[in-house]
Amino acid sequence: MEERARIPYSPSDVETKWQRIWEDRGTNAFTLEELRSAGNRYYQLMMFPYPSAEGLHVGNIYAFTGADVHGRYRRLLGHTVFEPIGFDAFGIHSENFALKQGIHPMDLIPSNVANFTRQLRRIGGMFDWNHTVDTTDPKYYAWTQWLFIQLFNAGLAERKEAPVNWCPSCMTVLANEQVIGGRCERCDTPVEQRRIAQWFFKITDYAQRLLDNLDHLDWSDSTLKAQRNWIGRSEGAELHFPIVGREERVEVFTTRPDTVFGATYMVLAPEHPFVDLVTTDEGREAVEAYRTEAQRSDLVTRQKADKTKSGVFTGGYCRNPATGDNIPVWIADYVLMDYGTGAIMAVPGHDERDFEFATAFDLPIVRVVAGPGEDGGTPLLEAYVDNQAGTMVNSGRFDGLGVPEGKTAITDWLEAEGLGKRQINYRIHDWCISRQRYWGPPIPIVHCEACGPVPVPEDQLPVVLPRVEDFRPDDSGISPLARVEEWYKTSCPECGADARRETDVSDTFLDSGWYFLRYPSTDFDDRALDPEITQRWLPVDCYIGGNEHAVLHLLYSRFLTMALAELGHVDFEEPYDRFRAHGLIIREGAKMSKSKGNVVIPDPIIEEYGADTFRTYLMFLGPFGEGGDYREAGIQGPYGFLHRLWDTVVNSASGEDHPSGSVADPDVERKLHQTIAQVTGQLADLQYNTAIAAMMEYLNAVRAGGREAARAEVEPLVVMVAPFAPHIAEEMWERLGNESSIFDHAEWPAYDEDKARESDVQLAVQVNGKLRGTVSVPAGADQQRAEAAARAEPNVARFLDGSQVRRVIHVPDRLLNFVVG
RNA sequence: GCCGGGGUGGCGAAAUCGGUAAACGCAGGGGACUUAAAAUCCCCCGGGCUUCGGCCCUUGUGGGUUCAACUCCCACCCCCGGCACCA
Repeated sequence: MEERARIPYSPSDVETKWQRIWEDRGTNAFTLEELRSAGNRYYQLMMFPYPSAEGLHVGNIYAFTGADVHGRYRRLLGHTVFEPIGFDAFGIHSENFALKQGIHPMDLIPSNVANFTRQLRRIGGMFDWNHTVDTTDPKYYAWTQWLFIQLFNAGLAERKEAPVNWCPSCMTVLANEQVIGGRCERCDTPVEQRRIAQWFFKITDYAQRLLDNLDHLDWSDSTLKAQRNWIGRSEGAELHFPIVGREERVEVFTTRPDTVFGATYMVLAPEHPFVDLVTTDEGREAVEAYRTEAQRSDLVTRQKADKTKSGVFTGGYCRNPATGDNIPVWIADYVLMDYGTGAIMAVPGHDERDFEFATAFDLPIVRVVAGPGEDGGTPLLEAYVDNQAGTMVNSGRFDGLGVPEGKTAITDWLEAEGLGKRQINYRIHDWCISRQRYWGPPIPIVHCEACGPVPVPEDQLPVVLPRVEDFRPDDSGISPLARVEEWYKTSCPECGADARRETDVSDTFLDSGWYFLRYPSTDFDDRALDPEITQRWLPVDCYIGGNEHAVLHLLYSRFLTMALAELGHVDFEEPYDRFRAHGLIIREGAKMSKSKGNVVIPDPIIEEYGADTFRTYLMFLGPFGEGGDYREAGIQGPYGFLHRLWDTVVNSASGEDHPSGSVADPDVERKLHQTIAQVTGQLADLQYNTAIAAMMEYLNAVRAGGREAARAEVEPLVVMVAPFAPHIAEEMWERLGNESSIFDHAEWPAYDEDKARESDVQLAVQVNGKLRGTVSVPAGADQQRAEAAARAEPNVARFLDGSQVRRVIHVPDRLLNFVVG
């Protein structure tokens, strides 16, 4: 063979070149006209990042690359793929960082965004930089405020005073869902309770629809399950327990109305409004003491399930509507004010918590359900909680009914008597969006003494967050903006009287709850969502993100979309057709963290190996949905693969004398079509690691024994590798003589089943389930033929010799098993 | 405690409508080419035994179903993530 100068692969040259070309040609950017007219659209979305000062971390890159690979794959299939990215830059994280470093967030965020943008361009994502959002840009949050007003006008926003979680360290209120095990999600400080008037979105109005729609979404099962659990529907009954000696009655929610005959006492949450009502003079002192203690104690001790039960007797009684007995009313902190009615009927025989409480305070325990082999007299050593098996006992005329029937029968009876009704309860709470902080969009409300809360007129949006140098929260619990008189003093939009702006800002989950709706409409400053474009591009076709947002972000954005649909702003109520959670990247078997100093920093890796290798390695090191272990040495695999691919394509297929016109080798061609089948299917399912393995295997076959590749053998591989390694693919595509971008003109290789078919297959031969040999038979060989070939195999014959074959199992093209006895 | 996900070579991992366990890659060993190195190509690479034909064992543990189990069933152990007195 003639010596030729090898053209070396230089990742940085190739990547710089193509990033510039994409930029110049607008390869990935849409004009307004293109957005309007696009056909066969595909909206590929990834969860937008918080632009931290540290820059992009591997977790971000992993997620974005996984999404980008799928988007590029779709584009090669002929879809018009819109793949935007933006920045979720408001919130407590920036604010805390800014305070610590003494840099104002208004100065910090733009430089972080610039750095992120630089890094994002470098990893070669197919981002449309014409349609990006920054939640801190007044042009964006004007519409976040607009969204608030739409919900306010629809009666979906309400201001209510509520006990809230207060973090004494961050000096701010936390949503229930931001409290992790009774501690502040961010600083791990034990959370306390305070009462503050706040704005809530009534997501609970949509609980059932949010639950029902889950049945029709193409989402990961684990995510669906997490949403169902969070919504927490439970069916039961609300029962009335009249307070002895008074008009009022205590309402309780129970999922076990069948056990009402076993309700031997009641418990109210310490905050329950009826506590004063039921408490007698004798009980008052103890009750007051207990309530004070409960209010002071933070939610940590309040919510520890393994804490020993505490409580006090109020001195008052209610009448059990089933038995007619008077039963004592206690208060205890194991009953939570914010679930159900804040009061329970205690059935110690059939509820573990009530059993524990009754045992501690020597309250009567009555059996009203008998398990298999038990009867009404069987002593209860622990609560019997099975709510399927079991028969009702000690329940008057209901004795003998099974538990499920008993629930219906008792509920029907009490309903008829006016003592209760069927009830469905949800665990989910209304969404508190008020934050007593600085770094967020001001809630667009003006408080007027005469008119009450009045929304800022839409033509006056945005309500611009003023630059305040001292925005440190203080112990007063009021928002930093409440210290800026020249900002909050205003006049009422309705009556013109002196008024005061709302000084709370909104939750970042509101910013991120609708950003994906905004991307396609960012060309418009006069409307949040352009109806025509929104209809064309939404809902999102494929959404990729972390499972840490499986509940809150996804639920909130579903709720907002549903509300907007109801208000006529969008014509769909579910925002994401398909959602897939990506896994977590660890490093050398250990979780990455700044404190351990084992964080993977992308820039030096891209410098050394190139973005294409980095991307390919990240997608190769484990299943995308599960994450994987980033091991320094492992990057050599994909690095070598891309080098060999380059060498094969550029150095053997670009010169004049290369065999590019020659017909592909039939064995290689078969392997090619098998590879096409596998890669095509696996890119659709985001199974990237095995798709890459298949391409490696194919390249090995192409190069086996140092053979020269034919163009027809490598060109399809260049297309298939393009989603993972877009820059090198473009370069190879160009060197193969193509003029325009591979992503605009290449076609995804067509799979030909006939060409993929093997003529002969290796059949495994077993004797009594143990492998004794393999034989080559024509594909599709029948049992007779397979058996003949198998018996001819000496080692098989040896094991069959002298034995009686009692059965033969034949799995065509796979295996033949002789059962001998 | 409850809900998810997982446990397979030295390492990252493949294979789950039950059908040749370890594809692909890393690390390691040997060889070819080279003045040398890199790159490339070829071979070996779970454990034990071997008459070199093969044989036995091996997918967290213990049982079970089956001609056949990483895959299904029962019990248990461990790791990761989430939720946690929700009546």
